[in-house]
Amino acid sequence: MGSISLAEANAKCPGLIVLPMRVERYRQAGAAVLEVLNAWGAPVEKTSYDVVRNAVHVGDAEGFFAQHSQGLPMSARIWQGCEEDVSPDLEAGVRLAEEMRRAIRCKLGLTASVGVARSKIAARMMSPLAKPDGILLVTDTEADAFMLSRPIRSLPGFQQQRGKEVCTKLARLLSSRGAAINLASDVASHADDHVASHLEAPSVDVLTVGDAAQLSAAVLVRCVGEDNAARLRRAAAGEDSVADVRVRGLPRTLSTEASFPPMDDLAAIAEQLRALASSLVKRLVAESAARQRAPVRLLLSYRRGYASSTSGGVVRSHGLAWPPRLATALLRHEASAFATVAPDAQGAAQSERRNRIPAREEGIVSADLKPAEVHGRDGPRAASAVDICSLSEELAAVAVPSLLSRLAAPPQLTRLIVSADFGTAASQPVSASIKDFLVEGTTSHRSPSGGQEAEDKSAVLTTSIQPKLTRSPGIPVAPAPKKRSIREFLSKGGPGAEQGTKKTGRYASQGGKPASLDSASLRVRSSVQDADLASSTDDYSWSCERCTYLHDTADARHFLVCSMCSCPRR
DNA sequence: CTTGGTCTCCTCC
DNA sequence: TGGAGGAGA
Repeated sequence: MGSISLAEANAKCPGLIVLPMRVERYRQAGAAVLEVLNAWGAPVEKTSYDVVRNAVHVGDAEGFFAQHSQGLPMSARIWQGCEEDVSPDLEAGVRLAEEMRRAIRCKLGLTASVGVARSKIAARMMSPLAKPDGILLVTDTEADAFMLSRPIRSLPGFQQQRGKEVCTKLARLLSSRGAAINLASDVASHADDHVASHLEAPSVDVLTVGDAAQLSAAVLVRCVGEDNAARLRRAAAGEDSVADVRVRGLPRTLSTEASFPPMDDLAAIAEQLRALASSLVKRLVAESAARQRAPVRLLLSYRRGYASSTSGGVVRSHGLAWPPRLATALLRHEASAFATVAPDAQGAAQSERRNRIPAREEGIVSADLKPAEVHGRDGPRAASAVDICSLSEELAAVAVPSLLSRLAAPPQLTRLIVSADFGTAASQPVSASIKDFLVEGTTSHRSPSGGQEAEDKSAVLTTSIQPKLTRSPGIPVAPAPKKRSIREFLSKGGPGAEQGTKKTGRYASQGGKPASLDSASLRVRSSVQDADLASSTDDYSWSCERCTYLHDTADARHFLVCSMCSCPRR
């Protein structure tokens, strides 16, 4: 059976000790995987803070095909097809995928599962089936069958509300027509149990793209609406464009949140909020130091009432006034930013009303921002623990009354979110070279012999990698390999090729054994045993390989060598 | 393979 | 035009 929600667990088991999830570990792992994949120079899309998806076009690589046509790697499986049907370019995609998996395994000790197909959507639907640690590909001959066999509820965009609604409507229509539903055999036996409840949930969950595809366009539109019908048709056709891959820049917002069973105790609520404020401030200060940027808005959101899953309950959010010291700490000169604006009563009122960071009103752009530095004995450093602590308190002092003043009689608070918004300018455009590559990959090319348009033989490969962390002592990251283009890779081998057997990072001493991946500490059943883990210093610190300086994980952007270390020794 | 936490995007007002 | 809130990844 699957796990139960934390709220449910708390209700059933008063006094349950729940350890906080170690989100920072996930972030680090996500970033590390991203870094490894970036080494190939192909566009990599980050789809969640800890999941990266990678779309690679393999086209026009005859040299590579010729060199490496000795079959598929061991880890690859074919979806209901045979090896003869695998075209050379798909095979190249699989080999590339294997290289990437190898790099991730060797450098990070994480596993990755990959789906390979000609269309992005098919590759994407395929990758979860490749779990826990493999490659699954679908041949061109089977691609349509594969897409038609997908449960609608598993399509992107159909996994929650929309899917439920669409499938319910579809099921009603199909059964009223007495239509043969693809999955009839599976469901019928279950449905028999519930005499007349053939419209009940189970059948709905298992409706496939093929079931929808039986209907004419007009009927489908009338049943589920234009937008949904179009999405379904596109999915059935395996349509989507690789040019859609979005290489996202820095996150636009940073947020921290916590969920809990309905809470009424104001003191406890305030305590939760303080903890969240502290964790956000820590991250903001780090962000200011690492990337020279400061957010423009602070936001406080909360949910009241129980909701079973991701959404539901009543969520409210509102802006927070900027705590002056926090604002200035995140900006260039401790004094200038806020002070230049504050004397002007009108300006201050306006910025309060608009909840803008005051300096922005003065036209200071993010490029001007420098991290606030606190000078300690050892020279400039990121803000100290003491500073972070007092800045957190300042934020809490703003946030707590702001929240409490809005809460009605029994708050029944189930969720708190504190976030910082960096404005709209944060995302980065796809770099020119990547763009060129994409265009080249997606358009058909001239065949070398004749002047005729050659068939577009590009393959799409989607990697979906969600690192699950466990009791590994920290996530080692090898020094970033030199960036190489796909072209280079195809002719000379992947970035891992030249590194041969050399292993870097902590796992080297463990014989390169992949770290066991722990499902975060929120897993109720394991939370108690995790207690010793959480308190071990290893989880919260790491040491620089050069100078062996011991760091808090919070400031770990470079895991092998610390950013302060200028020691040239290897 | 879940959940919970995080982040983005879309829609409506 | 932009903020609130819902939905999805």
